[in-house]
Amino acid sequence: MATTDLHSLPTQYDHDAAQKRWYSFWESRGYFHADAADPRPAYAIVIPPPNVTGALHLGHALNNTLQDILIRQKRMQGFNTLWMPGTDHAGIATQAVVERRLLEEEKTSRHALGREGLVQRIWKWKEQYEARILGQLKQLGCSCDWQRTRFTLDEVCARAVRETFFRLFQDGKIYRGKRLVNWDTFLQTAVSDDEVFHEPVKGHFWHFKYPVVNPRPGEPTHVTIATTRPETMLGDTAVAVHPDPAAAFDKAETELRAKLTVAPAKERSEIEAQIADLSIRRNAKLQELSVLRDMAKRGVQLELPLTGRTLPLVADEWAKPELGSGCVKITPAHDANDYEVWQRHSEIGAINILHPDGTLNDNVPLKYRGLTVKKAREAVAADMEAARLYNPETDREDREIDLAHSDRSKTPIEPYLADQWFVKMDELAQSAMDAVSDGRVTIVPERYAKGYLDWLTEKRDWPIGRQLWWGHRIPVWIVVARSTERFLSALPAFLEMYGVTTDEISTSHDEKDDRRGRLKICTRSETSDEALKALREFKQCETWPHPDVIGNPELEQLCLTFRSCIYSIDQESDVLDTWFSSALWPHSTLGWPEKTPELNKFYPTNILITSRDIITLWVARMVLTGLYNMGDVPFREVYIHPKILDGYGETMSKSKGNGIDPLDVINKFGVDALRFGLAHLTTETQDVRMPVEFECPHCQGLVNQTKQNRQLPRVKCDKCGKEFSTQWADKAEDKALPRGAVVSERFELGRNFCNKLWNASRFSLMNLEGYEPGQVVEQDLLIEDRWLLSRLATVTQQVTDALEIYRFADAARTLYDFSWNDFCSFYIEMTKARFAVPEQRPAAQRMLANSLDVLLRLLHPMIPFLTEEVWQLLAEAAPLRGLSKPANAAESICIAPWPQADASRQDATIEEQFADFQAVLGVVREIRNHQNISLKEDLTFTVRCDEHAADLLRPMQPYFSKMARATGTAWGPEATAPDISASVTLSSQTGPMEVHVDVSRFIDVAAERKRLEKQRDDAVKFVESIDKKLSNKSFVDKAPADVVQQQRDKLAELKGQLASVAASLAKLPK
RNA sequence: GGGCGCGUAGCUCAGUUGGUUAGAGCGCUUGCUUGACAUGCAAGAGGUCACAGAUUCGAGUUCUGUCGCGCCCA
Repeated sequence: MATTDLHSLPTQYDHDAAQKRWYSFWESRGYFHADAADPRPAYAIVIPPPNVTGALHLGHALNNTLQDILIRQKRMQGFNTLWMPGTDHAGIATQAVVERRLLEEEKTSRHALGREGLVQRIWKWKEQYEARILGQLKQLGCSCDWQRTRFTLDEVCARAVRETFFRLFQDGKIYRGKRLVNWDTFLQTAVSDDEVFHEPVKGHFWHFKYPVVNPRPGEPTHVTIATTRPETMLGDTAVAVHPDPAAAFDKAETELRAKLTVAPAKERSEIEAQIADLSIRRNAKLQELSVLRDMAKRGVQLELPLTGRTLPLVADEWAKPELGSGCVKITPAHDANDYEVWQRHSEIGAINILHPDGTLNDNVPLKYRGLTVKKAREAVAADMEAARLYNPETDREDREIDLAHSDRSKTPIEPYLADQWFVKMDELAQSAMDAVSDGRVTIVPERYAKGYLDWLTEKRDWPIGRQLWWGHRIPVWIVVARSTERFLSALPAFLEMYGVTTDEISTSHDEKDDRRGRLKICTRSETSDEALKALREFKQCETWPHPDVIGNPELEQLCLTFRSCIYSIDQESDVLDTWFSSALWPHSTLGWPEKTPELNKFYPTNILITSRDIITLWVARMVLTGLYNMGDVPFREVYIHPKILDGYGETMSKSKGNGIDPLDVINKFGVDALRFGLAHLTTETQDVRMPVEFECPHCQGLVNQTKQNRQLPRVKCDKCGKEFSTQWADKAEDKALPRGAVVSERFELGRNFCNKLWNASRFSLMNLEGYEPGQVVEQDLLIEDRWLLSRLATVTQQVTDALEIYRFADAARTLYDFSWNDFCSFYIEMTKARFAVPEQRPAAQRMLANSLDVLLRLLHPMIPFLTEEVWQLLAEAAPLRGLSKPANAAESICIAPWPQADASRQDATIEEQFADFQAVLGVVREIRNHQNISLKEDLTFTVRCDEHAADLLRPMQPYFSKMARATGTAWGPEATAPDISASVTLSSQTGPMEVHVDVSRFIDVAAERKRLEKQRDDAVKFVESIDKKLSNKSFVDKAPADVVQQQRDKLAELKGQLASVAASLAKLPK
C-alpha cells in the first residue's frame, strides 16, 4: 500500500472516501464469508428479509445496524460468524405494486398478461429492487455473507416450502375449508387480519321489518331487524332471538351494577341512567321477546322480503335483548358473528351473494345481479320502502361505522365466504408457546413474551392460501372422481412410469368441507407435478388414444381407467401466504431439507433482531416451523428493537411523507454517523421520536417538516426563500427544482463524534513519526498513561457487557464519553508535550499507538469505516503495536481481536488522583471565566488540603500549567490563600479542598461577590436540608449507619465551606 | 373493552437493586481564529421528574388512583 503523508490528512473526516474504499476491500478478502468447516464456535444471525416491494427506510437501517454491530463484534471475538442475508417476495404487496404500475404505465392488467406473463414481470421488478436493497445494505456497511444470499421464492427456499407443506399435509395438519375471509374486492384475494386496518366512516343504521309467516293470534306479525349493510339481507339465512331474554336482561343489569360500584363519581350518573334505560326496555320488550323465543322454538318461519325466500327464526345468544329490536338478522357468508351463529345452527346454511369483484352474484334475485354493493344497497332500500317494510323518515339513523379496509388496496373489505387453506395450529402453537415458556427462546425485552404467548394461546388456525399469482403455488391437485377407489388403485402404477414413488405424494379426502368424491393430492416434488400434468392431459385430450400412449398398452390401459373414473383433475391455483415461506427462513436458508453442514454448524442461530409488529406474524411462526421441521428452536434469543417515529410521534411511512431515506442521512452525515446515531438511541424504551427536517438544496438551511408541508410537491425554504422539490414532485415544473433531502438533526451527534475521533486519530498519526515498536515497561508509564489504561480496562469491560445484553445505547454512550472526555480532552492534552521531548517520545508514541488501537477496535462494530480508515493509516505509521509484546496488527480491523479488559490495570489510586486533579482544574477554569481573565494571562493558585491529597496533586503541576495556564504555589494543610483571591471549597474523595486563585491583578469585585454569594446561598440551602434530616430521629435511628455518617460528614464539610466563603466575602474590598 | 408502553431541562433522551442538591446531546448565553478538531475549546443559565395519594427514616425510582399520549388485540 502506498504510504500516506500523515501530515496532510484533512481536518474533516471524509466519510465518502472511506466508505468507497473499505467495503470492497472487506468483501474481496472474504471476511464476511462463513465456512461451515471452520471449527471455531458458531455465531449466526439470519436477516429479517426486507421485502422487494420498495427501498429500505430508516427502520431497516436501525434493524440492520444492530445486527451488524453484533456480527462484527462476534467476528472479532473469534466466532465462526455467519450473517445470512436475503429478501422476501412479499406476495400481495409486490403483486399489487406491479399490477398498479401495469395499469398506470401500460394500461394493461394481469388478466391480459396471464399468470406466466405477470409472474415474469414481477421477477423483473424483484431483480431491480433486490439489487437496490442489497446495495443499500452494503452502503450501510452490513457484513453479510453475500455468497449465501437467499430469496424466499428461489429454488432452495422453494424446496423447503414444498417439503414443509408436504409433511404438514401428510400429518393431517393442512385442510381446506369454507371460511369467512377478509376479501379485497379490488385485488380479488383474501387478506389476513394483519393486512386490514379499521377506519370510521359515515354510514347509517337501517331498520327493516320482516313479516312472520302465519303468526298465531297475539303473536307479532313482523320482526324488526337493524343493519348497517342493507344489501346483505339478500344473503340472510335466519333471524335470531335470544333463547332466554329474561336471563340476558338480568346479566346485563348485574354487569352494570358491578361497574357502578367501582366507577369514579363522575361516571356514576351515566351508568345509573343506563340501568334505568335497561329497566324500561325490560318492561317494554321482555314480553315480546319471550314470545318470539317461543316462536323460534316452534320453528316459525319469516318471509325474507324481495327474495321470495323464507328463513327460520332461531334462538341464539348472539341476539342481544338489550340492543336494538332484540332481534338480529343472520348473514353467515358476510359477517363474522353471523358465521359463528351458523356454526351453532348448521341447518340455516350460508348464502354467498358476492362475486369476487364485489358485485352481486346469481344467488340474489335477478334485478340485483351484477350491481355493486353500493348500487345494491340503494336498490334494496328503495324496494323495502316500496314494500312498506321500511320508512326512510323514521327507520334510518346516521351512524359512524368502523369499517375494515385493505391495507394494500385501501378499499373496503367485504367479509366473504370462500374456500381457504389452513394449517391446524393446536399442537404447533403449543410447541411454540412451550419454547418461550421454558426458556429455550428468550425474548428481550421480556415484556414482549406476553403478547407472543397471548396470541398463540388462541391457537387460531393459520390461513395460508392467497388468491394470487406471485408466490409458492400450493402443491396440491384436486381430483373429482366417480370412483375414488378405482382412481387410487390405478395411480401408483401410473406414477411409477414417471419415476414417482408413492411416498412422493399424499392424498386426502376425508375433510368434512370436501364434497364426496373430491380428492386432494399433495405432491412432494416437481416430478410428481409433471406426472399429474401428464395425467390431466390424458384425461382431457379429445382424441384418443393420445399419441404418448400409443405403443404402451399398459399406460393406455391406466389412462383409460382414469378417463372413466374421474371427472376432472386440476392443479390448485392459490399460492401460499408469504409468511409461510418466511416462517422457514432460519432453516430454509441453511439448505433444509438437505442435511447440510451449514445446518449442522449454524442452526439454531443465536439471535433474531426484529421489530415488535411482527412478533406474532413471523417470530412465532419461525419458532413453530423450526420445531416441526428441525426439532429445535430457530434462535436462542429474540431482540425487539425500538420503532422510530417522527416528531409528532407518528410512525414513519412513505405514504405520510414523513419517512427518512437512510441514503439522505448517509450523504449528509456519513454512514458511520448514521450507525452511531442509531446505536446511541437504541435504549430499552421503545419508541424514539425523531423530528424531521428538509435540507434546503440552495442554502443548506434546515426547514422543519410539518404535517402541512410534508405532503407538498414543493416547499419554500424559510431561510433563503427559494423553493425545492420533495418526494411528491410529479409535475415537470416541480421536478425541475432541486430536491430537498429529508434528514434529522439527531445524526449530528454521530457526525460530530466521528469528526472528533478522526481528529484525535489525525493528531496521533502526525505524532507517530519515527515510531519504533518496543516494550513499554512500568517505569515508562506516566500518570496519564496509567490512568488511561485503568479507564480503558473499565470501558472495555463495560462495552463488552453492554453488548452482551443488547444495551446498544449504553455501549455507544460509554464509548462516546470515554473517547471525547477521557481520551481527547484529557489524555491527548496531557501527553502532547512528551512528543517534543526526545527521551519521552518513544514511550509516548507506543502508548498512544496502543491506546488508539484498542479504542478503534472497541468502536469498530459501530463505526466500521472510520475505524478501518484509521486502522490502515495506523498500520503505516505503527505496524507493530502492543505494550508488553509488540506484534503485527491484523491486516484489517474487521478481523482484529476484540479487546480484553485487563483488570490488573484498574487502579483506584490513579483514578482518585485524577478526580482531584480534574476538580481543581475545574475550579481554576471556573474562576478564570467568572473573573473574565483572558487565557493569555498566567495565574497562580494554592490548594489547602490534607497531605495525602497534596501528594497526589503535586505531581500534576505541569498539567495545570498546560491545561489551565496556572501554577500551584502551595499544597497541603499549611497552604494559605493569597491576599486577594477567588476561592472555592470542594469536596473530593479524600476530603475537603480549598482552592484559592490569586486574582490580585484582575479582581472584578462585583463578579466575585456575586459568585461567592451564590455559593453561600447554595451551601446554606444544602445545610438546611441536611440539618432537617439529621434532626429527624427516625432517620438517625432507622437509616443505615453509613448513610447517617455520610450526612454528618457532609454537614461538617459544608460548614467549613460556608466559613471559608464567608471569610472570602469579608476579605473582598467594599 | 383487554393488554403493553410512555409522560424527567426549550427539543430528543439517559437515570441499573430506593440513599449527596437529577445527567447527556442539541438549542440558548458569555468568552476563545489555543499548532488534532469552530463538526472545536472553556464557562454558564435552564428541571416543584404529568397530577394526587400510599409505603418508607428517605421516592424520579415501589404501590394505588387520576389525567394526557402512543401501540397492539378484540
